[in-house]
Amino acid sequence: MTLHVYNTSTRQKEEFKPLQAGKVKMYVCGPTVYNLVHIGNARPVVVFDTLFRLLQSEYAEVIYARNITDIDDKIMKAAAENSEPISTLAARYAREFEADMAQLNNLAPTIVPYATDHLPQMISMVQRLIDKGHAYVAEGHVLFAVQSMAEYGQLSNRSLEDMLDGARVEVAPYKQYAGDFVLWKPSRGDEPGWDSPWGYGRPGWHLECSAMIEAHLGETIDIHGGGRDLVFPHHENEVAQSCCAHDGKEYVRYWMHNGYINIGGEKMSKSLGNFRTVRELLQQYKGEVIRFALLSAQYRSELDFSADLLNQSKASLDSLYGFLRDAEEVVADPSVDIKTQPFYSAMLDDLNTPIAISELHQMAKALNKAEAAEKARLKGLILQAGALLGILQQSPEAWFTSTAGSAEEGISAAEIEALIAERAQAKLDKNYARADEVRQELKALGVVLEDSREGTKWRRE
RNA sequence: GGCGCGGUGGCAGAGUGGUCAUGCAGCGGACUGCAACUCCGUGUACGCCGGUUCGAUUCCGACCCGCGCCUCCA
Repeated sequence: MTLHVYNTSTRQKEEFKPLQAGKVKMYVCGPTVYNLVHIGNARPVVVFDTLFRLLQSEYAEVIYARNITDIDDKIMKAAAENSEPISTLAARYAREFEADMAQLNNLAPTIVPYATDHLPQMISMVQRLIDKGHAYVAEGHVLFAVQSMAEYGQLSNRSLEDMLDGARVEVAPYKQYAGDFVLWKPSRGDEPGWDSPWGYGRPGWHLECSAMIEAHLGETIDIHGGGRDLVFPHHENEVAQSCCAHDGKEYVRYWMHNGYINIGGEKMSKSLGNFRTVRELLQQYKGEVIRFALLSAQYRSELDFSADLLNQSKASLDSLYGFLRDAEEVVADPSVDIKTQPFYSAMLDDLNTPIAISELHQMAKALNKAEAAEKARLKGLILQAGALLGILQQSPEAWFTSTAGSAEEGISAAEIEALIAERAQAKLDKNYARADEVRQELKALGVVLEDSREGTKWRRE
């Protein structure tokens, strides 16, 4: 079994083969940093982080770049409202983004390029596009002439005529053709900008990714990922810029796009205002629960985000950690290889995480029933599987005794232990009324007691 | 108008031309001082109508419904 991924460009599942054997280059579109990110922004991060983990287990070298867009009109608007420089605002929200993503157990990418660090590269690309006849200057703008590229529209599978039929924006008068898009636009003196051969201005949205990929990963990369909504226009335009700047050389070999997060059956988006920020969810749920919820559906399908989904995710993790807790003294066998298991086949099949999770549950159940030697093997496999998904990496003890968010923990661990000790004595005294009372008291505080031969364990709900 | 997704049991969510997804929840039982955990058992699920087939949730066609994209968006 080898890795197969669904390629948006060819609209089918294909066997993945990196351009250079043993080396993979992946780029994923990161956030525009002008506010806290919502759960929809987190999905591609978790999905491609999971792919990053899988790729690292398959290939010797994986270069994963995830950008930060820190120049954009929305950032300018937010900064103006706060009367602060865009760099301050962008840096702040970039930090918040990284903090949220770390909470969801996302690994740091290999490279995190910032748009504003790549103005020379962007300007260079625009100049080349003009020189090659794919772009033109008009009223301080530089526009990409989509008609100069025969294959324009291939990625998103649409023709120029079809696109313009449904156009819902008025066409700027300086455009030679309605479908042309901006590479460079002029800034007023009080707006952020950079000097360029076409005057003081700033880059168009799509330019940065093309320029940063060229700068850090080269002309052709293996995987480019992002949300479905980026297929058009963002990625279509990236293809146009990069292919034309590189004389038609292939830009991306496998395009991967994740489905939307819905709320009540409707796409969640910043513009609709029906979004939940990751920060807000983290107050109520552990990052690992949120990550599990995001992986509970295959990445290309839509996923309705609800309290039910999160509660079920927590219950599933409780169950998995419960088995691990019961096997706490078992030393995981380091010689086992998850690659031999159905779990891994599911991951290789276009990241079929629901099947993978199902296999994880099966392994955990088997662990619970297995003989000693088998337990060591299964625990090793489960931990490797968890590492690929970015879950089950903390101690069961920590999992069960911690709470979500920065909210008050309520009763402290020491107080809980004291009550448990009191209850143990009450039980010895056959004072079951008091014992049950303690159980009830703690239950009311969200602490559940579990008696066993070895003593009493507790967990926070 | 163009392009494209999807409708699976209470919920989430895979998958397949012919016994079982899986998880969560529920129910019955075992275990437990009580409980939780765990274990055992437990569900006439595949939008509608036709067609192909020995057999269709799965293939084909029509229909209904929901959703998305067509230059803000992950």
